[in-house]
Amino acid sequence: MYMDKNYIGGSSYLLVLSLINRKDMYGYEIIKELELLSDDAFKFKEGTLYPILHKFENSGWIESYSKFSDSGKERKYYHITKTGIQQLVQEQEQWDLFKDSVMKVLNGNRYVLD
Amino acid sequence: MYMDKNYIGGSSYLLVLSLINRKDMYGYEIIKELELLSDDAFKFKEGTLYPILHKFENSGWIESYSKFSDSGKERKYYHITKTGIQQLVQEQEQWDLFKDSVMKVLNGNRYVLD
DNA sequence: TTGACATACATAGAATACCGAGGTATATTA
DNA sequence: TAATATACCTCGGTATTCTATGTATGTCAA
Repeated sequence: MYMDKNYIGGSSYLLVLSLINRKDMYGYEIIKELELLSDDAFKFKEGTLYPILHKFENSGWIESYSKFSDSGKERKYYHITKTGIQQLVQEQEQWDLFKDSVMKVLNGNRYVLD
Repeated sequence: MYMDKNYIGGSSYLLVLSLINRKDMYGYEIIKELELLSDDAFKFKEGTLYPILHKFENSGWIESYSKFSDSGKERKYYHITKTGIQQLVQEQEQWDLFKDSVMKVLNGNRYVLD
């Protein structure tokens, strides 16, 4: 099913930060991991993810370092900072509030088609 | 708590359509009802809601008619159409997919602050 | 060896959506 | 009489995502 891009907004920071929180990751890996974990519901475009990572780094939420893979390709790994974890906690609270609030509004709905 | 506006996107159509589906409503009433049902988490701005209603009407999802309140103020009521209900069902499916996908990605996370 | 595809990074510009701010008007309440 | 609530509307700024494009290397099959 097609996932409306407008749903991504707001949760994109939470999703990316939560992955980097588990272990140091590089951009391309994050895109693939999001596809894997979400059963292909989230397919972040490079034009979406890389600006997010740059913003995170500028905000001091993550730090980057270079590392070469076995095949010799250079990768830019990101590590979450203490500030980043604080931000992640806030993003998680925001998500919980949002999700619960949508549920409250929708609660009790019945859709009748003919 | 402050609700990040980026979370609204995507769900705004679902929330508004689901309210109009329950009963005919006018714009100002929808804003107040969203505040009430969500415990003030959703406080739609007029600059957000009215363009949405106009878009819905242009798309044929809702129809409007004028009615005066007891106090004499004119209100523009909206009624959902058959097409609108079909759209609502799709929005609901999108929401379920999105919510479940976020849960899948976040599942198992632990945030450790010091 | 050559072409296709995956890996891996990056950015510019277009489209979209929400909000702030402003406008108009009437009713209610202090 | 002034402030607030009700009730509608739109313009422009900001933020975000995608499309498209660019660069470069590694892998694998024809």
